[in-house]
Amino acid sequence: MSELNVFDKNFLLLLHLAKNCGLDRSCRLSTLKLSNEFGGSQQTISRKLRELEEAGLIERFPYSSGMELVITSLAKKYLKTYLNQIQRLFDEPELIGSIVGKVRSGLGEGAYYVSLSQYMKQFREKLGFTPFSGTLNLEVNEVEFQKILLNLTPVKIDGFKTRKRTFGSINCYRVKIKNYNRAVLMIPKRSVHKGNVVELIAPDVLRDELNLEDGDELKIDF
Amino acid sequence: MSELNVFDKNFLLLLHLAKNCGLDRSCRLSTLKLSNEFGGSQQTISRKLRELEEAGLIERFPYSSGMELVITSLAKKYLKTYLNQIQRLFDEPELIGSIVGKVRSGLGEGAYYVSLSQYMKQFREKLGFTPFSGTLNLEVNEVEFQKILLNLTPVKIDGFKTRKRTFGSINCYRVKIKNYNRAVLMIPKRSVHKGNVVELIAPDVLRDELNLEDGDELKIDF
DNA sequence: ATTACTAAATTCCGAGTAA
DNA sequence: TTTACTCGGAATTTAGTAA
Repeated sequence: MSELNVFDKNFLLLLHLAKNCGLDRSCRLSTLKLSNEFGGSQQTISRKLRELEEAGLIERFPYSSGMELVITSLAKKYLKTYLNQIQRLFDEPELIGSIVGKVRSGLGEGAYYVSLSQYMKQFREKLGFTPFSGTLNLEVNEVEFQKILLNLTPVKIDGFKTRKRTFGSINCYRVKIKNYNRAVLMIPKRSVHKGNVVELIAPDVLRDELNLEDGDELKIDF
Repeated sequence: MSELNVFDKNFLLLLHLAKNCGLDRSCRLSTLKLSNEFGGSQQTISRKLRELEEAGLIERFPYSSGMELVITSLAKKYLKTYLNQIQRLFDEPELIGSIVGKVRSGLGEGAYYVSLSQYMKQFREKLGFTPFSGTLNLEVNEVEFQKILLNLTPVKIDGFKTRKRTFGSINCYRVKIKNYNRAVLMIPKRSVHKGNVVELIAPDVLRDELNLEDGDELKIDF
């Protein structure tokens, strides 16, 4: 982390100072007081304050028993960018859309296809996990569902041929269900289902993980 | 800073990860990719990720060319507390009140009192600066002004006696004017002014620093 | 390709102390 | 009392590799 600037390196200390002084006022403190409050030795605080001052992030004015300290507008600007960065994380749920479906029991075809090694290998490679060889079937509103898919880029699992038959490609979409975020929705090019039934795979058994029974309503976030 | 926890120590890395992955999704990356993006060596990133994982701040799932990474709800909670801390800094201007006054030229009495060594010594000790031996006179609305003072704790400059006469104590209030935050408003116990005129001192010449002329309106933040 | 171990290089910290 | 310097030791980083 050699390229870290003084602000980044001392972010926590500066935050502590700002909490003490406010952003628009000066406050009086000493290196010893700070070392007790913030941690570290008096010497280390002394050095860090010198670094911060040299970088133009604080201003110090000696004072008979310590110093008067001011957070500069440069430091304020830095703090603001951090604020914005973290805020953005919480502001944007990065949710393209949600859809509610009903849990249905399948006939086990999904499980068969998923377990094929040619698919399995690609799941591991492209999704980052080995799926449980079974699927969760979900009945959804086809129109709403298609609308959401238009805004998403699928992870594509290639099809393959054997001597006996051809297996189509599968479009996969990462989804989040409650707090579980490793589920993947599969849309096979040639589906055995009508358009209103979708299948989910995951590294875990979703029925157990999410405590589901047939008929349960389930919200999926894309 | 030995008492820093894993989160604090790796706050910036975790923020970087969160920006990449989002708070509710997983993302795929490798230690090499991260070391290029974030800085530091592949080895250092590897170690830090292990630390973060051990502390329950991230979860990792091996993947053929790297790993799949998830920000845990614990890390989310930490990020949220930081967000709140920084937000509070910007939310609360810590402004008790403001008042607008008009710049007036004084007769130089203020300058005389300020320059007295018995006062000057205390200014240095209690305010943290050596004031310019002159004051800026400001005409204010007395009622509004008194209302604000009620909510403030003054820095008290003690009075003293000489053989010839007695000098009263002075209440001082730190104020902010535009971006200048080292000005101090003085309220002498026995003032030569009527209650609608106040005097300001500062380590710098306020008239020059703030580019002021008689009659100018000036906003003071407490 | 990866991740991660070991060991050497480097950085950082803090006790002692001067000013 | 302060702040800040020196310097030895601790902690961190990274190069070289193994797996």
